[in-house]
Amino acid sequence: MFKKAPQARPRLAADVYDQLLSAVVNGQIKPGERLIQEKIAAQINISRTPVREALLRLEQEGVLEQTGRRGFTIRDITDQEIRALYGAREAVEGYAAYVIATDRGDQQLATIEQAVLAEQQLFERDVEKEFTINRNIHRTIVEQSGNSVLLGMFDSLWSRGVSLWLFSATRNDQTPSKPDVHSKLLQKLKSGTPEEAQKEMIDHIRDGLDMHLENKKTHASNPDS
Amino acid sequence: MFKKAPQARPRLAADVYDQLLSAVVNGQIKPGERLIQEKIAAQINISRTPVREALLRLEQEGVLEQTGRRGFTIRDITDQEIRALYGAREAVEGYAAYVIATDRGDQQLATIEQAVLAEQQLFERDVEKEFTINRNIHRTIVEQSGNSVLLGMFDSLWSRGVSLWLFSATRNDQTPSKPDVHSKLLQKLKSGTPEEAQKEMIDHIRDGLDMHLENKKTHASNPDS
DNA sequence: ACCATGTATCCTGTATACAGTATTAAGCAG
DNA sequence: CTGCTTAATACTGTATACAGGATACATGGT
Repeated sequence: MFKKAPQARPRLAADVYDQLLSAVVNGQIKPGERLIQEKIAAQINISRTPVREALLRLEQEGVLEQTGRRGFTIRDITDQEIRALYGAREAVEGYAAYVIATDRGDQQLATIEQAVLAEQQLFERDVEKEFTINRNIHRTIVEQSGNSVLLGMFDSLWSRGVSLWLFSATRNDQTPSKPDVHSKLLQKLKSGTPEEAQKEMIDHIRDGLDMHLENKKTHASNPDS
Repeated sequence: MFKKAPQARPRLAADVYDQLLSAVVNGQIKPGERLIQEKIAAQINISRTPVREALLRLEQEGVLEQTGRRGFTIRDITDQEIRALYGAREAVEGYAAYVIATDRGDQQLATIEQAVLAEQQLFERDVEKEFTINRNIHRTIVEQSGNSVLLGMFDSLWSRGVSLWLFSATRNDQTPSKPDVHSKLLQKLKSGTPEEAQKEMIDHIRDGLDMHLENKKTHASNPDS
């Protein structure tokens, strides 16, 4: 009669995880700051156990790191690691583009197109929205490649870089031809060779890296808004 | 005078993690079997806490899954997921090949060559050794691409498939031209275009998938040794 | 003022205790 | 014997308690 409850009963640890992650995204926890299990637990009035679980998970995902017995801190990411993250994105997203340009399913292409169109319908300047939409375009492409493992990697990569991507977006004062870029990418997916599609994606990501490093350098000595 | 202790004080949870993982690899825990925190804890005479930590980590890595309140079990992997895993390998390792064939550092190529040579010096038939050597060849290639994030993904993928790869190797009664295959791959890394190197890697992995599925089908109704 | 040594505290890792729900087993009606 | 209702058990998730080692602070000697 009624479907049986789809399990997934609420897990306190999951809440903590979300809260912490979004705190990192919003910059409420700047890098270097110490995260103490007891204090976090006290702040949200729960025990240390679920807090600990969330912290460990974030550590394993590369967002936090543990420094001896001084607690967890946000990993401050070196330039080398930034490059590595972008490189990994090239691998994952480039391959996804390759696969899509090989299969060419109508449904898949339509779904991607929709994500791309959303970007063009955004006129106001809202950094966070831009970020979300951009991320969604890339994620949709990976998703539509039909490989769930790849999608998991994508999510892992992006959550690992949360503080980074947003930072980059924030600083990127003018994004002139961005919609065009994604349209071009879509075009390659639709009618280019798989190799072309992959290359287009890789180049696009590499541009992002350049812009990222550029912004970082510019604002390096002027970290406040 | 004395070197300072390299921190990393022993973590009980890490032990449990290793034990469980290798138990999966050795097939001591076949898929479907239930893993109960209390029982495991009792068996190695520790409390549930570190056991739980290890289990959660293995779950996040995709080795285990949680089924309601009936404990953890080894994920039985569907054919679709096998394909997804191999696809992800194509993305990661193919990209690594591309990068290496672009940079062409002497040191890197030499390191890879060494790994390949190790395979040709193995004459006896030792399934586990073959597996280790093969894995090492692929891992070295990713490692030498110089991208630590990519390497992390590689490790994650392979540990996720541990039970699979070994299964496949076990069943693969004759591996005739395998050394040749890797030599050819090395050749492309040394002197092919990046695209060629990538393609060679992808084809190689795809062959592995075909073989895997073939073996699986053959032995499907005869699961015991 | 500076360095060394001892002491207090902080913080984690592990163990144990408690609460609650899914799953299984038991009992009973048809 | 089959199907339903109710009780028992089996697990997990969360909370609390304990132990030990690192870090930070204070005290005293030079």
